[in-house]
Amino acid sequence: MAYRTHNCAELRREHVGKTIELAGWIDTVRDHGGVIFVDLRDHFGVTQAVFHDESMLKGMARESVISVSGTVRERDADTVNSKLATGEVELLVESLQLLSPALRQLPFEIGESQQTREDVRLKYRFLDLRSPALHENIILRSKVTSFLRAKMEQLGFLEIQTPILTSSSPEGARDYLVPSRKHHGLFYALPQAPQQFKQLLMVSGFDKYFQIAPCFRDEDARADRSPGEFYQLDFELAFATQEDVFAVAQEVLYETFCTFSEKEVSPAPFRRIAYKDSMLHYGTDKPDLRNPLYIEDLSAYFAQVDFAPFKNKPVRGIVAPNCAGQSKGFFEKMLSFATEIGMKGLGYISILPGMELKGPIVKFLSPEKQQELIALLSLKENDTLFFISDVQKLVDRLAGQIRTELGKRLDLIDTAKFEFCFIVDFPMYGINEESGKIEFTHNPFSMPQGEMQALETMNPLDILAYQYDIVCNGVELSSGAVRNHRPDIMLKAFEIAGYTKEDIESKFSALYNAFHYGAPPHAGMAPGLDRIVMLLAEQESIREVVAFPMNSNAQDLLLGAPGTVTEQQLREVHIKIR
RNA sequence: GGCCCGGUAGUUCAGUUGGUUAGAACGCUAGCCUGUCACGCUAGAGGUCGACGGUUCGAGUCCGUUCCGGGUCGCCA
Repeated sequence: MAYRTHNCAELRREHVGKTIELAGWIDTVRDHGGVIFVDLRDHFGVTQAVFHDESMLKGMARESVISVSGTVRERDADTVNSKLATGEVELLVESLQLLSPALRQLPFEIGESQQTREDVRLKYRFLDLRSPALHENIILRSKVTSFLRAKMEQLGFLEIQTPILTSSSPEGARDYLVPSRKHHGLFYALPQAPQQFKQLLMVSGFDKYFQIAPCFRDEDARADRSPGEFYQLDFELAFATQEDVFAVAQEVLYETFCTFSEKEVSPAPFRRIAYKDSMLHYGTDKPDLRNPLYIEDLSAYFAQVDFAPFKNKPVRGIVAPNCAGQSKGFFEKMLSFATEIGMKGLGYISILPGMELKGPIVKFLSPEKQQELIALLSLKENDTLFFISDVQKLVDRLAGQIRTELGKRLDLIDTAKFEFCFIVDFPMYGINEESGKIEFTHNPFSMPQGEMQALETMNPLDILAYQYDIVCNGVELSSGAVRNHRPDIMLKAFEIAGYTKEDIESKFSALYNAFHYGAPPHAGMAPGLDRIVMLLAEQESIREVVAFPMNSNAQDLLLGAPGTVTEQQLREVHIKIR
């Protein structure tokens, strides 16, 4: 016996007159007394079922699963529902079978789940996933995954699985640890990324590797960052330069975004912005290039102006076009936003018609200085110039936040676009603020630009790495690097960060050892799958594109993880809870 | 861990200066309705106002503590 002959999106005019069977969920019921319309929903769509016998639906709650058989009937012209793919026909039900009843009171309205408190949604994720919006996101995710896989294979990449139970790596994010039963007091760790394995595959002679790889990091969540686990399109190429990696990334991402979105996608070559420039001009290392606003460095200018709050401090300026006419409320809201993010104020100068400057700071600028400012920034009528000043450590981030807020409030962001860019030339080293020591800013396995010579001759803080990110619409999609495949350069690079040869031999023994047996130069990156789908699905939260996400507190509210285990289980892995 | 916002019916929310019996919409229940498609109409049930403590004649409202959720900074090589 079959449950159905067709699905709920299939029926058309050509089926009229046929006796068929459908199965699905009772979506909406419209009871007119004498005639009852039921929208029957399944994975594929919705079909209207018509009942003339009220008793057949007695006790049927919405969201119950039923199968119905009957005759397909053409709808009258004036009752065709153009919103429905099956809207030209309906099923006149002759018999109904209840396959699985649903409780009458649902925890939330399924069609409106995205309006519902997230903890309730997560507890009833199986219901939430029935809602068309979320259901479509998961379908999209599946299609994107499949597309990426096909594309990578077409480009000559091999998908190779790497271990999930592996060793804890001392660098980077906090590991998820798994206690060993057979080895008392020892632990596995879930991989933060297949980083070392994929590099070892390069040493093993696999030319192009990729994997839709789960990654585990025990760090706090964000709207665009799942706690615990997420997926990357991890790939690596042998005998490759940064350019080779960029070529693959551009092709794969451009095609993916064009295939799964109607929006305009910035074509290859993607813009490249040096890390240093991105921090200065966008106030972040993940700029949203849909926002046309640009941050200028006004420190040198204000060094020569007698205005105490800005004198000899880093000062940034943002020119907002057509802003001078904004209401007083607009400027007040910007000021209160500035205060919220920790600024002491938000100075600005508006250019009135006739190129007259107006604003609280104008009186500190001599007429000559005013002209200099106009020339420096090519100020035009109706522009407003906003000033951001703070200590070096904060000024860029604050300017970036003001840039983003202005972009939003002035509606400058073109939401019909995907704007990609590469952020390149990340610094190899930085200073740890607490310890004052030099440390790796990003991936310690990256090749320093200038290689050995740079390490031996340059100030470490000036050394750049072949380390890069891909950013789209302000979302960091990926980071990657040309790897350091030479043990001698590796030793030197780690030495600068305070590691001894013994440290490397013990902590990174596999890679370090492997590189002594002939390692090809190699490079790669790992775009985040969840974030790609999030952008394509136009969602603000990563949880909208994950079937069973944890909450922001790293809990699975559906299955109840993390949870307690038995004493026996603990004994077996030699763990005692304090 | 810090900071910001929030927690009132199953859900989404309103609730004035602290003042009578805490409201609305959707959902649920019952009834009516033969062409709706978010059907409509009538009636009804449904509340520990997150919890605890305090101020007060009186607290959903004010204060303190705490729990929970979301966002964010730290963190995420």
